Amino acid sequence: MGTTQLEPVQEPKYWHLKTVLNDALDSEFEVGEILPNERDLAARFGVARATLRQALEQLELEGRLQRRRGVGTTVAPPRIGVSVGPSAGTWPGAGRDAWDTVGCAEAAPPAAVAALLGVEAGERVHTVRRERMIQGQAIATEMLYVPPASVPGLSGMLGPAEHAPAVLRELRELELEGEDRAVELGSARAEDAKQLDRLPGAPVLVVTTRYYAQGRVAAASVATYRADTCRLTFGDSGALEVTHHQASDTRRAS
Amino acid sequence: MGTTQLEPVQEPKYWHLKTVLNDALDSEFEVGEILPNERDLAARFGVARATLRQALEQLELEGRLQRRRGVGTTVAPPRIGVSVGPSAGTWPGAGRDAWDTVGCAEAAPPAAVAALLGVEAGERVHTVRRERMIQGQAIATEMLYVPPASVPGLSGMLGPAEHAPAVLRELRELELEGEDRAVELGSARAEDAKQLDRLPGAPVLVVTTRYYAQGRVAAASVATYRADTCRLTFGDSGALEVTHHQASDTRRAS
DNA sequence: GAGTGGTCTAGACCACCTC
DNA sequence: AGGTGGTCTAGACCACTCG
Repeated sequence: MGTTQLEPVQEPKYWHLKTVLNDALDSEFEVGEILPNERDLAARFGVARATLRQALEQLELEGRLQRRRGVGTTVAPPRIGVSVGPSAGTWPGAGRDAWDTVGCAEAAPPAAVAALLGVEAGERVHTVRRERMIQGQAIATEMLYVPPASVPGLSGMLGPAEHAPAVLRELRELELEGEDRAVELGSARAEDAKQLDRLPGAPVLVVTTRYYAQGRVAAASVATYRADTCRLTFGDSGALEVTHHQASDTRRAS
Repeated sequence: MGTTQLEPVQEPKYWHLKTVLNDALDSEFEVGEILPNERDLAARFGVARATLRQALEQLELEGRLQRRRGVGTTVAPPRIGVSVGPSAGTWPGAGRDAWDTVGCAEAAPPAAVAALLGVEAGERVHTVRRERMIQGQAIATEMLYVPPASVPGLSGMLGPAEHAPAVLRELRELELEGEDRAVELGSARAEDAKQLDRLPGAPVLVVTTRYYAQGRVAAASVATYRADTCRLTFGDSGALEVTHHQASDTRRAS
């Protein structure tokens, strides 16, 4: 990163800066290595700190960097491929999976979820909150919504300790006919952010799933994956092992 | 949006501002309506323009707003659900689809794609560039990579006009055994941004697909979807019609 | 307490669109 | 020409982590 000055160009400074840094990351840094602090970097490139930060933000969005308040900025490892396909046994086939149940309650779901399930707004359903751990870190949180009608075997009035396992067990007994998924970009709510060890507003991939049984929507879940560290795979035939770096400059492809 | 001042709270101003605006959008604005300009809004809430912009940026990221330079900020319609599942005939079954071919060449793919295809870096493959149109607007661009070995029927030396259809035709003849997909967050390169009518760096969902035939990877594609306007659906049983607004505040769920 | 990234300000100028 | 969002600056202070 010997560059001391940016040659004046037409494109925005932060954009040019981003490509310069991106190339430097490839050639001069190792994964996990910490970068100079923002004030130094800004001075070195002759830009204001806000401009430098704009470049870093994008690189973080693309999964190239990891920034932690009070600590510093480090070079991120390649994104982790996490399987969310039906074959993944993500749920509810769930053998020994990386999912940890962290909470459980009966509550009224958000309006959008109620519509998904076809229940009245305000109607209470079983909810299970889980988080997905990979390599020791939480990469996703999930909220699972199960209308009582889907799990008639479940007698009411359970203590919190038995509740979650009971709901999951009942669900496993159901014959699932299929499932639907949708992925969209979102930003982490305060609650999710905390579990994912990110700041509120961090970019996340929101995976909404509908589970079908007996011709109806038997359950739904909303999972929130860290967008900086995850690549979601939907595979017939196993995950993609190779990371595709969506290059930030125009020079890459032929 | 009668609020003239933000009550002082502990959370960051831009975050609070975001939830205030988000609620105002629900209750006081119609889709397509234009908001007051940034300078007025900032003054109205008693914050600097940069702070106001930080809130708007997040709302745009979540698909609630659409901003256009020289024009203004408008309330965005709900995200469009676009199917990218195998059943979608996204490609190459392709009946009359919303895909438009916009270019074609023989070129060396980016290193990451070469690895995916299992060809040498620098080796030339057929490339087809397409864009996906929905409701009159481009929502995705795609680059398709096909090694010559996968389409032996293709005699070399074709004019640009015949090339793309020929590649697609040959591909349709193949017996595809399956496909793999991965989704991750990226930012639009200059070229993609132009086709998607966004600024460079705009957030996009990058869908990488591997197509298998005869036990090998016969082709690969990298598609870039506008993250602000799209919700990607992977369905056995049809798309989710209901939008899930990943709420920005904590008050939504029970 | 020293050092980091995160938030915020009050300006300025630029690129783009529309009239 | 006038209005919009996009870029950029040079500061300040805050929240967090760590030795």
